[in-house]
Amino acid sequence: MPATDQFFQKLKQHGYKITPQRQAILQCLLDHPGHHSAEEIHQIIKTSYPHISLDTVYRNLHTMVSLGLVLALNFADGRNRYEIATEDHHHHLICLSCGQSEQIDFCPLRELAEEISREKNFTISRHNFEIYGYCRNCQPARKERG
Amino acid sequence: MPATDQFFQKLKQHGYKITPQRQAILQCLLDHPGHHSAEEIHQIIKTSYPHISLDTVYRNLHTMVSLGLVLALNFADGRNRYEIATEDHHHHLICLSCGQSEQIDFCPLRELAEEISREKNFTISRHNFEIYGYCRNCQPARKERG
DNA sequence: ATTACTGCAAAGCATTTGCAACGAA
DNA sequence: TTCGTTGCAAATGCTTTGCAGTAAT
Repeated sequence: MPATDQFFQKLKQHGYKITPQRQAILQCLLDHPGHHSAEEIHQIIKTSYPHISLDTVYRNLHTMVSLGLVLALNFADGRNRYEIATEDHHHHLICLSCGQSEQIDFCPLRELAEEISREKNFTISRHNFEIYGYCRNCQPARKERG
Repeated sequence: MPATDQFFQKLKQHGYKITPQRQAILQCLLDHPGHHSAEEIHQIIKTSYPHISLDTVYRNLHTMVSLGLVLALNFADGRNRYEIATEDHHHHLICLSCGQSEQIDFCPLRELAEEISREKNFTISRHNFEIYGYCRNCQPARKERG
């Protein structure tokens, strides 16, 4: 069975229809691991499905986030990134120069979640953790002393 | 000497002038600990300084962030929050219901920074870490089984 | 046949920018 | 006097929304 089936199941369960646009969006996220902006996803899909509108991409990403099929990441540049919600949870190093990002498997909540629930009586829904800087290919010029 | 002096020093060092608007913004951030949106800061300042424009607030927050005097936090609701850069570093629990936030002293970089620099050859500039959920006063209704 | 979904265009919101007048140095 | 700064208004960029036609069930 295609990898998209489990996602379609969930959509159907909640009364959503399986449209070609939704199929294209899911397929795009599965084919392109990592996080992408709505605009990027739109551009990718348009190569194989020229008719899709950016509005529809936004609308469906929002729907899929609400169903937990997709994760929305708030990066510092003012636009959200989206990635397929798979079982492996991770965070990102984001290069301020070239924009490339790299995954890190470490998650601060692994050691923190239980304590927060207990001590602060806070029910955690989600979190974000991103590290910005310069990657190995974009090392900034060394600062002068002074 | 006023608490704002060290900040004015830094502005002067970089060729910036000390304007009443800048004074008001710094004073506001010092008087109101925690993170606030540009709009909130503008509203607060207007009570004592009615003439300041929102543009100026944005422009100066940006300047102060670039000098390291102020921290910019990217929250999930699409607007940035700003707080005075003091020596005590912390992160936030943010309630999705009432919007209140609470500080946590834990910082994941304390244990991670050295490893990332070494293993990934990545120069860290900044990071963000926020936890969203429901605070003790806004606990969500318990989910039904199913 | 329903009811949800799409594309279009327009609106919304946070933030940025061009410009001429202004004010700190 | 000089050059950075301000306020205004307009523009920008990302995202959302109303609507009428369209398509999945």
